[in-house]
Amino acid sequence: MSAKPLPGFRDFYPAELAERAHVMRVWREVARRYGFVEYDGPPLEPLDLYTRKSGDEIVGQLYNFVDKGDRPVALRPEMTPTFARMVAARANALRKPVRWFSMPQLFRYERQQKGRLREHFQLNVDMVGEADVTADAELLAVAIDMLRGLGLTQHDVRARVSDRRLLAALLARVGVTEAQLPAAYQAIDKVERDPRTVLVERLAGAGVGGDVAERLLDLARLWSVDELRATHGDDAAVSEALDRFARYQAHLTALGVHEWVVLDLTIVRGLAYYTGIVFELFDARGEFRAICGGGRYDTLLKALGDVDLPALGFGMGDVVLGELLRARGLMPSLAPTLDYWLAVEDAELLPVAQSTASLLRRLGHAVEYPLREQALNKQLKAAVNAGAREAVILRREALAGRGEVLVRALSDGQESAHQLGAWLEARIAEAGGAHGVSPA
RNA sequence: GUGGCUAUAGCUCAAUCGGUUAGAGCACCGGUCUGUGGCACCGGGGGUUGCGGGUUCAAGUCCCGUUAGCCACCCCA
Repeated sequence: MSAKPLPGFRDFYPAELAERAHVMRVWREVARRYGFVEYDGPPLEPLDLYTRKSGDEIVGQLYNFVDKGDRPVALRPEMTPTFARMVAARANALRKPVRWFSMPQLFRYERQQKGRLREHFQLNVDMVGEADVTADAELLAVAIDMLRGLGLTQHDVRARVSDRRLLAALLARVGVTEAQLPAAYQAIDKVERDPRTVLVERLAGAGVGGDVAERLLDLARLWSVDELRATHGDDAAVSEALDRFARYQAHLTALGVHEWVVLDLTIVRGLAYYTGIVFELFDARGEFRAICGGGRYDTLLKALGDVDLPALGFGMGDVVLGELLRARGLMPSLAPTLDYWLAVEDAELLPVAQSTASLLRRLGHAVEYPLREQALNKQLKAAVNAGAREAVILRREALAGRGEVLVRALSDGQESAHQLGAWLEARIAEAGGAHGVSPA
């Protein structure tokens, strides 16, 4: 009872680690298919890497301390600054577009609740060096394919997509000034959560007039390029943004992921550095927090260093995704791990079992045998509990007389007798004979 | 950082109005079983009732504090 992990931190027992490994395996595999390569950075960074652009208020959300060399440091709360530093340092040498991914463990000192801990593993997928919406489409496609790879469908997950440039043009059209943009973004972002009267009031506080506020909030009701073109398409800036968005949608269609995607102007993303297309992935029933979020941040690399390259990326955490997969019955349980269980009739046969196990293990099989004297039925029970595929039963009489062992398939109880030597030769042949081993 | 709810075995839960040695199922270990697995039966280990105070003849139960968890806010991932 007393020995528990810190609040918001998790122990990964084998069953839970198997789940994490499953998710990470799919992340890696799908990233590979899209040509992304894996990188990593330090889990501990200088504090100012995070305060430089975000200001000091972020410190309240960080796991930070002063190390023994008097350096202010923090456990990384996000990967983007590290990524930006690494790319900037070798910007000229990297082949463009850069396609990198990472799955860092990130830390935030925050009150934990459902879907939010103080630590999580977050897949980060980023591209640098391509400004066209082809890259935006590629990025969303890889995110969707990862969910597909985990067994989810377009009925389970909705990708809600917007474009900051489109939204900015629409807001300008309805009368929002440059200075009022942040307040307008925030109001749009909150349309689903807060009552309209509250939003109008808040906008008024930011100097946005009542009629402008009403027209601004009405924008969130428009759900398609066609609707937007019909109502606001006569504005040149809006029209240009709509053309770009339509091309983006065409790319998504060609990539086979359009059925997952809807235009949704209320997707703004909290982070100020997004400059173009932004998206969030939600479960379709709305039971969970966002599974994934990202977008284009063309000016961030320049702001953090002096490399001026367009960039875009997303993050996908293991916590909410895991909750969704479990709720939909898509999280595989701990798979049986053993290929063979070598059962012995009595302890004198143990050396035979051990040398047999040694050979099978060199061939790459997972093998166990009883570590103490146990009745045969206990051993078979143990074999089943260990998740073994087959039991190899060594009995004194059969082994001494005919050199035979019994191989029993534990799934259906099918049993057959084999010469031990011949059976092992068959295992070696099966393994391709490439391991350079011969029967002991 | 703010508010609401909750806390009994590894897990899910029970324990009458406050009543005397806190129970059950699952899981784990052993036995029946010189013997070929998931069954059955029997047995075993495992609890300072989150922690600390208080009220009472008596507290798992009522009160206060504290810690943790859940939910929401804030904020974001």
